[in-house]
Amino acid sequence: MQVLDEAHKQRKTGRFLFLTLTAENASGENLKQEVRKMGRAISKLFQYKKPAKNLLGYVRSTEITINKNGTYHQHMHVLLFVKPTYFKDSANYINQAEWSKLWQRAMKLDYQPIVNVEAVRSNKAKGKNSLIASAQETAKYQVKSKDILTNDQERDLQVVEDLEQGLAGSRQISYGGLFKEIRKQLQLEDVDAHLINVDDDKVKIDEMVREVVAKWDYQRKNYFV
DNA sequence: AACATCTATCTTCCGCAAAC
DNA sequence: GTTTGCGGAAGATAGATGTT
Repeated sequence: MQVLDEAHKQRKTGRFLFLTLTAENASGENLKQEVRKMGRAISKLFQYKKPAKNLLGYVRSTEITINKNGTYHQHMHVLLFVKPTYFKDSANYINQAEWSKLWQRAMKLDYQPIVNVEAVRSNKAKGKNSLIASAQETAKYQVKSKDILTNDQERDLQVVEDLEQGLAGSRQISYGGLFKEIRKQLQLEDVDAHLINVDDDKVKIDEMVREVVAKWDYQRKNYFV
């Protein structure tokens, strides 16, 4: 939230987008390489000329859900911070179909992947309500341990093993572009702040940024605060 | 301290199109 | 029909960065 707030301060006119990138299900033994592939594909995706043109920064998080048949559905939730010119015309704006194509290219898939893209509306009037609505929505999508744990112990062990192998050494969240720099700056400042001023952590966070974060959490269907 | 991952940069590759 | 030139993307590598 602090990173986003700072980014928003530096680039007042920037807009936030949610992007969800998916791929077809993976089996346990493929999980790790699939997740790695997605990570690499994402950095490639944002190097493509059109997306890079207006991209200021991004945060991505990895999510893996478990299917009943023992396969895994891995996908990435990305929060994009773009210049306002992104919405200007078709030379800048990337619609859902185009995102899908770009993602397909980056991932070298022989099928059209499912991609969800959504702009965050900065409607100040509805700001509070939609924040609350987002929070409520989030509550509905609590990640259930039921997904992981069943009565079948052998299966459970395999699932945990797969997840461990698949996620080992990969970050759940990573930052890119402007966000990365800001995060670094904030970390440095944090150190100083602790040394000099202990109780000055009441940071004013812009309402819009709160809304973005809440909504992103909802999309990620996770509960990191 | 050792290891893994990420990033930046450089080189190679590919496809398109213009020129011959 | 073949060659040449160009731009963008893929691939590789090394160095930086982050993790354990």
